[in-house]
Amino acid sequence: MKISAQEEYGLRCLVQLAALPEGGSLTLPQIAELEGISTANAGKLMWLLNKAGFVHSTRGTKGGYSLERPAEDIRLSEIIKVLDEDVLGKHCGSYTGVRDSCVHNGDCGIRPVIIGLHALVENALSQITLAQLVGSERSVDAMFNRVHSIHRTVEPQGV
Amino acid sequence: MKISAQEEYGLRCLVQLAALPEGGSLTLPQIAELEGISTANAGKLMWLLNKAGFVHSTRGTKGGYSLERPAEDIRLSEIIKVLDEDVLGKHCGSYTGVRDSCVHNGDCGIRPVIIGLHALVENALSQITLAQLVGSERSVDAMFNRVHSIHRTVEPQGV
DNA sequence: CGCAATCTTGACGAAAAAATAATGATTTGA
DNA sequence: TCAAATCATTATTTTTTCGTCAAGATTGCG
Repeated sequence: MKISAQEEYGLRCLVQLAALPEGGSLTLPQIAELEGISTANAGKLMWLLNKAGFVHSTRGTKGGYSLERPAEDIRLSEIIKVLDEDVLGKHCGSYTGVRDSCVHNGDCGIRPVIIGLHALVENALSQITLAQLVGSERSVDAMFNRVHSIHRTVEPQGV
Repeated sequence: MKISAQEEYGLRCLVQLAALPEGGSLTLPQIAELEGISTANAGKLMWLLNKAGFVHSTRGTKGGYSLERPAEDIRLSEIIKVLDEDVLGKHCGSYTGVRDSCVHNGDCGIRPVIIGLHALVENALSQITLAQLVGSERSVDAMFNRVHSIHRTVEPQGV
């Protein structure tokens, strides 16, 4: 249960754009440099984000990428959904909601756990905007503390 | 951000044992059959769970696996931690908490999000026991509804 | 126009994860 | 004691994911 490389870096690239002054843009080599990844890799990520309508790209000299929508309106849940290889539901109906796709016919004890977990994560991510990730981290911390309110006893380690 | 195959199936195997009458046991072929996976695969999973102390195994004819600890005492967070290929923190200090391992020196906008997300998931999983996964799903649903209490607007889809 | 900077896109190769195979060790019971 | 059943452990293969490459398309500028 962890964020994938594609999810993480795609998100990071968007954050770089969001951190720019109003209307600013970055080229692929610039983004790659800022994130410590290859230009080719950045290109693929930005292509996905472009297709999904998060960024606007202009070709040619003086080209680059800029945010298509205001950072305040972009929720992390949307971003993750686009970057995730959403080939979910291959080995069990737990993911897709389609029954009859595994030996349990989608009816087993852990099904509600998996679905609940996904909903939990999506819910948390839907409450964070790209704008909140720029500069100050305080609002994000505050958000997680609220969601955690029931018990906050566990250390943030690998899950 | 999804549960891995190893996590899911390992959890499923444990649920099968927990569903047994007091003191019951299952062999590898039986577990494999129940979960629709190969015996070899089940063997690997059970080996991990055995090493971690969740199950007890006996070899030879009449051998098999049984729960080592009461299902009421086993929290999902423990299980996931064992089944996760916890080779986290390979591409960014976000996971390990070790700084200086990426271009951001572990100090970037998305770091609190990743850490917060892991904590959120771990917190949720720590509130569910293996026993709750057997038979009735109601307690699990109730738990997630509580955690969701802030907003429950999102459909449980792929995240 | 023609070159250089830039994004686009599909194909390819490397790395990680998962599944399988293979071999070995232990126990039971005839 | 020997054979069958069963778990233990490591190695190999397969699949999936990730990253790179290369050829193409578009734009700006001299």
